[in-house]
Amino acid sequence: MAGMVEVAAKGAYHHGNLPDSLRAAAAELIAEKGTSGFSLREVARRAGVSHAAPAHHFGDTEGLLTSLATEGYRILADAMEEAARSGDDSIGRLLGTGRAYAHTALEKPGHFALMISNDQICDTNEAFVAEATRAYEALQAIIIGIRDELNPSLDVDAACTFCWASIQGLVQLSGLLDKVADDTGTTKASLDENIESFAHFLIEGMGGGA
Amino acid sequence: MAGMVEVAAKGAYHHGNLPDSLRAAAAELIAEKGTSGFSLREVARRAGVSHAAPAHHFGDTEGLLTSLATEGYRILADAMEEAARSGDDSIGRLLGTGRAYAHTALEKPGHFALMISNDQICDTNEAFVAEATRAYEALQAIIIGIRDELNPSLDVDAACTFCWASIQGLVQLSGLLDKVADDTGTTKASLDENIESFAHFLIEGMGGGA
DNA sequence: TGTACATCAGTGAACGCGCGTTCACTGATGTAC
DNA sequence: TGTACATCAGTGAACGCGCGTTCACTGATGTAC
Repeated sequence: MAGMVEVAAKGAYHHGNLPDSLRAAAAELIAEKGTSGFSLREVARRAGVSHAAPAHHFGDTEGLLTSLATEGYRILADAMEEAARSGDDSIGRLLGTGRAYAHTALEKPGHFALMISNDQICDTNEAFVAEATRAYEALQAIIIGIRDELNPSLDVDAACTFCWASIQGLVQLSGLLDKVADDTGTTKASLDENIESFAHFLIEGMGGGA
Repeated sequence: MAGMVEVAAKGAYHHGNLPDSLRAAAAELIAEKGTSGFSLREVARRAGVSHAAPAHHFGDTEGLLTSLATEGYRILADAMEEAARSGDDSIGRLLGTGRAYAHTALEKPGHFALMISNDQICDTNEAFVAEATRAYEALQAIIIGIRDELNPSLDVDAACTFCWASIQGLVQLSGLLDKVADDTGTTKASLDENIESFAHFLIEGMGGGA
């Protein structure tokens, strides 16, 4: 089943891919209990290994959570870059990227709850910064396109901040990251509706006067 | 000093206003350590009472944190309502309310970190729901004003969601709720700049076509 | 004004628990010859 | 192909710690008469 944590095969000693399994278990746990419900021992339990095993790969709690947040930004950056590639024009690319952001958050609630909380992660970690930057730059490239095509006097930095903050706020407001797992169908539907409305406001806002 | 937790006077047995002191200590602790760094015992320590004292007033952790979140929404709703009263027109009221939101978040980072995380609080609590609703309705009233004055076809619900999500995202993105306490001066300045840019986009977006 | 009593507020000892981390270990895998 | 050895991956017992909660208690306050 999708989203289930891979557990060591019965009798196997070596796990196969324990780091991945531990990240998956951590994401699942955070999605269920929130970042304050996280524990290294519970993660090990869910991955089917002894509680000392995570230390072997990640050192400590911060190591595992930083790795999970980095994975989250990598997935997000990939999704945003792909969406940016497939739009017809700047507006289409912005809309698609917004959808990609929201859908990624919907699919990876544990990752996003962690990324947003910025709690218990080492936010100066090189790989972490690199992936987060890549995601931001995917948006920036689109906004630059909008400036060139639609409105030469657009303040790119302000527009980036505005777009990012808006979509992030929407994701949070929609309760996608809440512990309670609602009916995913209706959530996704209303999310898409909201994204359309958002795009409307965003594009009007950016197309307007100086 | 502003923001310090009131501690029981030396030798005094009765504290005076322990519930308030516990909430203040909890807010301070969350602002420093994040919601995952919260503990009832540490809160009691900071308020200068025994670790069993909080139970007397709040029952358990959820009781105290729900009370703190409710206080946060009450403060926010008060600030928003006041800002809504003092603007000249709808646009001015919206801008002022946005500033009120951001400044309240800046002044009460512990409250906001908790309100936003929605972690370990009873979000069906009557008082909690009432205050949160009051804050939302303060914004809604302004958006209705904008519809009536500027754009009869404005989708009020979508615009409310958009405004709330945007300002909330901005507050989060600005790192106001981060554990690390930066130089507050520069943070506040760049926050105000951002609010101006935001208002620009928001108003353009709402004033535009259907 | 004084006394007796009820209520309220906070104490401090005790409990059991889950946590993160350490460490000597053992089982599994890979490589050199 | 087989053997010896090095390296890697995960174990399980042990540690000390801070936590939330309970409970009999005592000190302080308020009220009735």
